Amino acid sequence: MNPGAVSGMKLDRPQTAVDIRQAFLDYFEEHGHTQVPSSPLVPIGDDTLLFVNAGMVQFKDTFLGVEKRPYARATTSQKCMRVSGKHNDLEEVGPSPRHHTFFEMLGNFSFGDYFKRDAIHFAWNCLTGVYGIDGERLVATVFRDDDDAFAVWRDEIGLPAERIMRMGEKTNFWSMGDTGPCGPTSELHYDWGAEACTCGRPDCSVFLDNGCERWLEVWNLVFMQYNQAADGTRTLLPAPGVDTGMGLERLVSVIQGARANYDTDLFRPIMERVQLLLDHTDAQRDAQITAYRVIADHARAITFLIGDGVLPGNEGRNYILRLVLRRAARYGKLLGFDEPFLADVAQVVIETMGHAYPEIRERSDFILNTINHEEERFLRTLDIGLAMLEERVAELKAEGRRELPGDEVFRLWDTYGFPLDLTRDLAVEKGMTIDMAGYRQALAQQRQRARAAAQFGATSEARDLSAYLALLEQLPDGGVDYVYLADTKAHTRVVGLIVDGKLTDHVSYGQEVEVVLAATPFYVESGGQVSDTGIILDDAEEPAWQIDVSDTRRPVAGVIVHYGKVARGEVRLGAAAVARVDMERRMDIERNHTATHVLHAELRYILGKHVRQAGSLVAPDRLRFDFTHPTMLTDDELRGVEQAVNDAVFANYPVSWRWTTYKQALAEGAMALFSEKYGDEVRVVEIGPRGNGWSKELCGGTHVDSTSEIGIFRIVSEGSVGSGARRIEALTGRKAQELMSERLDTLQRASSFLGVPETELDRKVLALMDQMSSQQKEIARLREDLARLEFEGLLERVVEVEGVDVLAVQVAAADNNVMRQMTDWFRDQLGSGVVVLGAAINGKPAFVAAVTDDLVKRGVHAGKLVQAVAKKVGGGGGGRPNLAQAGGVDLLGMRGALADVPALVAEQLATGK
RNA sequence: GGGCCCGUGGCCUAGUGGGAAGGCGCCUCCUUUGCACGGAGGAGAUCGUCGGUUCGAAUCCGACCGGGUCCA
Repeated sequence: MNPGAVSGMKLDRPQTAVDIRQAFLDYFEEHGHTQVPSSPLVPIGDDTLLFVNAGMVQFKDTFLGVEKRPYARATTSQKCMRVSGKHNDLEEVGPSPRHHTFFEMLGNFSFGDYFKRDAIHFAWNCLTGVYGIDGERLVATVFRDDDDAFAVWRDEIGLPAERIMRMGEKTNFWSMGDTGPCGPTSELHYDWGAEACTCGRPDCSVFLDNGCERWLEVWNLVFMQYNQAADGTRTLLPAPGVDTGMGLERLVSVIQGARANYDTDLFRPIMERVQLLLDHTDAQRDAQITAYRVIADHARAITFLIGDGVLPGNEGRNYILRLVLRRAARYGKLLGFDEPFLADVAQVVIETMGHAYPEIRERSDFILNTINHEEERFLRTLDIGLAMLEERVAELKAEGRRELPGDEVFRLWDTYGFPLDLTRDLAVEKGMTIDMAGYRQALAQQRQRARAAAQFGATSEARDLSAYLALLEQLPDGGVDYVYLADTKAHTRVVGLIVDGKLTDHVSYGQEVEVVLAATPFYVESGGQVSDTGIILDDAEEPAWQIDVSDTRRPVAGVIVHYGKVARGEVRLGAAAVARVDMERRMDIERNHTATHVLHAELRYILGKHVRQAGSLVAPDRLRFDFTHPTMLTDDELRGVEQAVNDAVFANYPVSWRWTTYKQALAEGAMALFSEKYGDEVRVVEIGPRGNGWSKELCGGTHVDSTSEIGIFRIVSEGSVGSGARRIEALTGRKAQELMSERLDTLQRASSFLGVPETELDRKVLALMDQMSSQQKEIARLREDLARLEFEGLLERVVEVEGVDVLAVQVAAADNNVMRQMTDWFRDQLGSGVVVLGAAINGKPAFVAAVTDDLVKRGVHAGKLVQAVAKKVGGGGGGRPNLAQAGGVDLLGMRGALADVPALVAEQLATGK
């Protein structure tokens, strides 16, 4: 029988997007495919990609043969984002009827199972059989010399040869990267009919690949059959696979006869909400359809991004989210929104898509709050930018200029986030133009800089995995036996020794080595819990060799590598070995790990359900826990959380774990992380009564058996990790105890110094501080009195220079402020005159000079005066004409320096006239 | 990963190497039947942190912390 045939006569074809999506998954499930849930938009364990941009991303390792899955056929509806890198559709959104930042990719996959023939039959039967799409309107493409695919289309499907196009590498050959799996593709295009042609050519055809809107690429089938080496040569893969992708939005548009994806029921409800909020007529809406589309598209994107744990921020994916959100807000402003509105729109997204993607429904409050908060922040940024721009425009106009310099426009954008189009609108409004050439130049420079800098960072060469893959071949199915849960010790044998990336059969004393064992109790860093350390040694009465293990890693699935150094003897491949984890360290780690779960639960209890783990570090000496929460924790909250965790410790709850299915675990309300990859079988760690615990988390790490083993829990810091996320660092067990006894010792010492009980310390310190501040004020008052007294005597020492009163004396002032005060008195007293005071401050000479305004007019300058004086004591100084200060180093020269003042004043008076 | 901008009383802001200033708010008093206003006085700042340069740093330099913003 024809592969993928649709059984029976389908009378009720799926019409709504919800049904269309489900029908796809059901169809492939009927044909032996496992329905796999969409992975989060943030790729797991893949730093080369900002966001998942195709259905195959979560199966990358499976196609590479590094990861094995319990099924050979899978089907998904995958959340995708295309806003960066090779696929960047951000600027297309709006003007283009069929580009999106966020979209859903329907796909079916074969991992070494079926190949071209079946894939083509499935695709054809799905479109024509399940959805009832007219086969006459479909056109297929194949890679130019892929005669196999061509033959299937022509001979088995029965497509006339003129509707099978042979295309080039650009459109019909796919590769994952410069190296790795690759192969020819075959696409299905839908023909909207000649009346939809936009290119106007008489020979209009898919073959031209000219973007004509008559043809809609619906489905892309990738036949992975080669492995491309670094030198460009291609060898046949032992087990060829299939990766297909069909944009749900496009499929729906075909079925619903909508020429723009936005006219389908995926987008219409969202746009209707916008229209309702604005109270627009249909005509008004159609006049501004681009803005409507941008908002609808972006609302979906931000809803799903936040739902997958991304928060607005200023780098990486966080920045993309902010960018998309602000772009939507800007288009909203264009439409006339003056207040945050995106949360309202996102609400519709959640209502219409929450069924297929329950995560957005569960986190709806958090999503809406985050959107609102960010939108408010953006409006504020705009206000600030607007004020700055208006000020600048006014300045320029006052100077008679009519053009806004390009670098300033760029600065407004680059530094303050004020968008170019708003700048332009305002400039035009005020009758100004913008220097676009200068703007573009500044932008190009910035790009240049960023790109030049990125060159260095991005040269992380692909690691050579061949040694590990070779080992994996030799290991039994499932690879290294990973027994960390059973014991911290294991009798096993050495199955691999790697030095400098190359397999070897023996290593000797002092060598750095990567060891692979048949079985290992060493935990490999995962889920925040750091790797174990320990030793591997000869399994004999008297061990002849030993390796100290400082780290473990898993370079490819199934292979666990111990990084270590040979501490004794010589190690041979195949040797019997005992692997022993550093027990004390492991126990410290376990205390911290269980405490992390307790902390998570208590934070959710005390702060609210919006709290979600956003990362963690579980080390032997501390734990770090990042979580979503909008504001700083108050002291009360912090203390409450800490107490609650300790209460849980004292209550001695049991900690247990069990294996279950991912679905079942989520149904029970277990917490799953955004950033972790889960298989279909997951481990649930539960704290509290078994089966009815108050903390359930998907977790592969190790834990204590009961909470009392944590000992003590102490929070040592709380802080921010970007917008909307907080970080708590805490200690448990030995480290917490250490901290407490140190602190108590300090308290004890302090209390004995101050002679008060420890419980009175805080009050005593406050009292002392109070006392000190009043004493300081008293001292200042007394100093002033003293200065006053001294001052009374000084007036006698005024000398007259050319009819001007001049005073230059050394005083006992304690600081410059007092001297300044004295010069004020002097001026008040004499009304006209010159005063230079000197004093020893901190063992160094210091001067203050003051000149009354009438003498300033006659050419006396306090700054110059004091400068000349200070020069004589090896210093310098300056100030304004009426008041200046200076300092020096030579204390002994001060008297002489002051003695010169009358002469200096005389000089200035002479030249000033 | 790289660039730019900003951290000054509770809040907002001025201050480009030499007296820490203004507005809002707060306290006391006056004015008023009361309120708003008005008037007089007052408290409140380790100028983000730590180093450096200098006779002298809110100001210049460096590192760090926090916030903003753009590019990749």
